[in-house]
Amino acid sequence: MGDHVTNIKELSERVGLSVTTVSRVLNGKSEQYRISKDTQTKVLDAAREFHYSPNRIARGLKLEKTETIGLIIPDISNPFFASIARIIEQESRRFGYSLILCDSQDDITTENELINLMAERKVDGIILAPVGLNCDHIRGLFQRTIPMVVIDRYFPGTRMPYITTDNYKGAFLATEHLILNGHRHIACIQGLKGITSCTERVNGFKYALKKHKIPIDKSLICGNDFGEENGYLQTLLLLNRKKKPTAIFALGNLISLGVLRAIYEKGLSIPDDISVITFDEHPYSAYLRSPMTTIEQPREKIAKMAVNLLFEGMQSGNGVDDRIAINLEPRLIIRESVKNLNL
Amino acid sequence: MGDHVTNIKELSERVGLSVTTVSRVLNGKSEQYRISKDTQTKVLDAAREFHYSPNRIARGLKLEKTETIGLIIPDISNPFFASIARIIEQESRRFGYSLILCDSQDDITTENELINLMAERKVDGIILAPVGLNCDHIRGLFQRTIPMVVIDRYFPGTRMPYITTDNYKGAFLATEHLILNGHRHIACIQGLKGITSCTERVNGFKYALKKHKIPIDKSLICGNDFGEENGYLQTLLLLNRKKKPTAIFALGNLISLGVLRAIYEKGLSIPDDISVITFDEHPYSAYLRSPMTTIEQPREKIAKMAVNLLFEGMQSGNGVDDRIAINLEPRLIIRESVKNLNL
DNA sequence: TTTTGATGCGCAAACGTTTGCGCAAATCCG
DNA sequence: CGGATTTGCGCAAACGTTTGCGCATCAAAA
Repeated sequence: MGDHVTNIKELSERVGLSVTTVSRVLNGKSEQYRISKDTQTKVLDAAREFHYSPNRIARGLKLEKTETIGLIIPDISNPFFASIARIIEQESRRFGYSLILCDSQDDITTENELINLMAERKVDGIILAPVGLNCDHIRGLFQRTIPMVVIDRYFPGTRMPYITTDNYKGAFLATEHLILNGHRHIACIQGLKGITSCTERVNGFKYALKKHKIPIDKSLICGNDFGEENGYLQTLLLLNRKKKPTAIFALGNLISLGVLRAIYEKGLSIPDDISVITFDEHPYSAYLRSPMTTIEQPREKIAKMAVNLLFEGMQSGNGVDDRIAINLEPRLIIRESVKNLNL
Repeated sequence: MGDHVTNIKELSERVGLSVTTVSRVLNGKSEQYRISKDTQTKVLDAAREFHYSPNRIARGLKLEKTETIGLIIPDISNPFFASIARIIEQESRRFGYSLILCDSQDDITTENELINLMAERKVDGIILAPVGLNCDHIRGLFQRTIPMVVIDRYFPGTRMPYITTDNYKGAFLATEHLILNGHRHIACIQGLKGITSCTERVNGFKYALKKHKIPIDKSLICGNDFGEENGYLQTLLLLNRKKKPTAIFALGNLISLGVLRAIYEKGLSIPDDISVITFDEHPYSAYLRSPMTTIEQPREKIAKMAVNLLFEGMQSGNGVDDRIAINLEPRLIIRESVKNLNL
């Protein structure tokens, strides 16, 4: 006694019953197959005594489900994605599912490989924060065979269920906040052009200007990457103009990091020399040299809804409803990085 | 043509060869089994044409390896762990392995469940950033059956290969930096008592004091959790003393977040009213209200070494060498959160 | 006593791979 | 030309599960 049994066969031999019966008891199908109470306790006791633990690989093969979901994320070290990942992991586990995490490193061919990998590994569902501009590689194929939900971004014109922040509104909120504080000459440093989260933020930005009858200066909408370096370089360029903007709107948390680096490197100060506002709240936002005014995305909601949607789709048997298109409300958090020019 | 084949059997029927042969070609064993060039190209072409992609579950079952490693982390939204996770994921993928990520939420029973889960899922190896004070639940059992390496913390007196920062040295560096700047009355807000990363940091702290002949005031070593709340509360308590410390040493990044909250809530300023130094570098460290002086842990090295160690152990066949015990050099990054009292 | 129905459990196939062994055909050697 | 060797490939078992179906046994009904 006390030693370990490695599979259900050994266990069945220990209790002198068939593999079939043991399996049934262990899977809670005793009722269904009329296994006597006696046998049940015998099996259960033995399982405990001999430390039986089922082989999920074999199980997965037979059942054609792995109780695993795949999460593909452009950069897990980005706190926005990290906190989303955390919640997705927790929620999935509540359903008894594990997570295969992959980091596409903002690279579309990697993303492609990862999706194939997920397919080979027979994950039961995929949550994807896509990196690319289009989704030819995913569309069709995967919505049919593996339930999938897209987060953070989506692909216009294609039917893939997605859930994201209302980026348009977020950008509008931020921009209007600047305008109400007297800013007219506002720069907007964007992420990768063409992806929805970026386009819509730019649109929200433009709409706010239009609404307040401020002409749009296209040269003030610059940059083309969500990384820190882009924020840094664009800010440097902006600061070197003859007519400097009075405010910078950064369209992502890494961008804003670069903005900060450039501004402080130049020896300028926020908000006295220049105002800054950014997408993405962060634990440190409040404690920065100039506490940052931010647009907070509802990360927890995004994550939870994504998981729930996915599981619905998985259970329904015919994938996630591809008419699903959810835009969640962002929130403006006002701190001190925006100067009131009206005073 | 163009349609998809779902398993190797179908594929073999398409090319008119046996499953055996097809499998061999696909696995690059043509040489070994003397498959003709002709057959090889036929198989390879068909595989492409019919989009064959192997079922890794079945493969895993037969081969008794899943090409998966398990990563258990206390909190993936902690940037320290997030960036480690990212590198571990990348490195593992270079070896052709995927990552099952689990977040133990700093809870030891969850950690336990997760380890069992990993075993059921037959991961080929585990990287664990353990949460608990002891390792009765892991020791013995797992070093024998699944190769494992522990990171960030370890368990003294037990033989489990680990790799961590030289916490003793890191704390020493930080403390000595304070002392050299004239501080004598230094508070140290620690994490969970009893775990090595905490104990050793405290020891390093004490040693620095001792070396400089400063008496150790035990009441200044306070707190018992790596969370933000602990940092906040302890700081509040410290600030309310008759004799306030001139400096606070936070033993973790979340703790320091709480320290900042408390200090600024009280309307004090760093470093004029009080100096702060902390373990863990962070992208925002440089841009805080008072740019933070930090002890940077070699996260990338930790992650890479852990992966390499694990793979060595997996390939060797008899687990990771349990005499491995690596302490990596931390780095002091001096900014402006420490006031020089000597001036 | 025979028939019927309920009870309790096991046989064997199936999931998609990999691989040890063996077998036929082709080639070589003397 | 006959035997030995090489070449090229397939049979079938195995990995650890789950489950449709069927088969005893037993009690109750007739």
